[in-house]
Amino acid sequence: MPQLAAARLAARVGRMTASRRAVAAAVARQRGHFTAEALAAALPNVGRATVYRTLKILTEAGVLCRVLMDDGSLHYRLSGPGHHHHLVCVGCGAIQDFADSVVERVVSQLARAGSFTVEGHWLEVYGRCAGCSTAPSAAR
Amino acid sequence: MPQLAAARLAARVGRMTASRRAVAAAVARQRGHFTAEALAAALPNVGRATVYRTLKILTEAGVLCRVLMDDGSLHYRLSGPGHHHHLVCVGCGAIQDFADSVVERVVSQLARAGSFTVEGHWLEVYGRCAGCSTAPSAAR
DNA sequence: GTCTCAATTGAGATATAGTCTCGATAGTCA
DNA sequence: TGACTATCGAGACTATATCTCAATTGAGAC
Repeated sequence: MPQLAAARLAARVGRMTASRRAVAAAVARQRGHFTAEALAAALPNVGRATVYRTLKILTEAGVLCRVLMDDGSLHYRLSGPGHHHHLVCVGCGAIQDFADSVVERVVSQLARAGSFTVEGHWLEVYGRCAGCSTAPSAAR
Repeated sequence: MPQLAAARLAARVGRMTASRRAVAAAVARQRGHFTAEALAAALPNVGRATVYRTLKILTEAGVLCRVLMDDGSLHYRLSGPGHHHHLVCVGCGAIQDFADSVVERVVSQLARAGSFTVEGHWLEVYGRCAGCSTAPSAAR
């Protein structure tokens, strides 16, 4: 969805410079998730600092979301609308989004029980997708 | 609970060397949470690599747990028993543990709906504790 | 007590991920 | 078109963590 990403980018971000267009296009070209370093490597004509800056802007604009992988590394992917979480397959690295009001409600209830005001939360679920469950591997 | 930590350490870890004793003692001395770097700085006579190695061992042994802070940094703290999550106060940095079967159940159900086999999950909740809610600050 | 040997250590090099600085460049608007 | 200012890019810098490998040491055998 290159158009969508570019359109959202233009709408949310200040100046539409050549660098930002290049980053947005590269992001849109990615299938699935990617790291900031990989994107920087794919854009040799754009400075690393600019890639990081633009990723931050895109994330804040809701175009991208960050995924904490199993091994602790941080990846990015095009974001679905609204707050959501990720099911990360430790076998093939595939990521599914999910949004669930039950999780949000439980978190709020628990927090209230501890006199805690929730401002946000981070939930990542790790496991194996259908394909990787049926084909057991030595991984992990 | 220095004794407890040391006892658990001895039970789970191989050789009880001076370095490991020093790390365990320093961990037990910490109130609340701490970073690996802070612990390494507090132990000038123990190599950094050894501190990191020992923290990893302690974490795998269940003596410590890792907490992903609001700003993305990784902290450690003495672990309560069993799987649990954290309520992290973004105001004062206080951390409360919580364990809840509802969260686990919801995660499993959602995963099943997506033909996903859950192997683990990571949940951190950010907000403000009672003290920090009543005293609004500019932080964040 | 001391011998042996594999586990462990520590110093420092290396890797990884991200931020900062600052002069140069270029987008936007009058 | 020109001026203003946001943004860029190179690369230095910071923070965090891991790796390498010779030296050391703990634990058990004797």
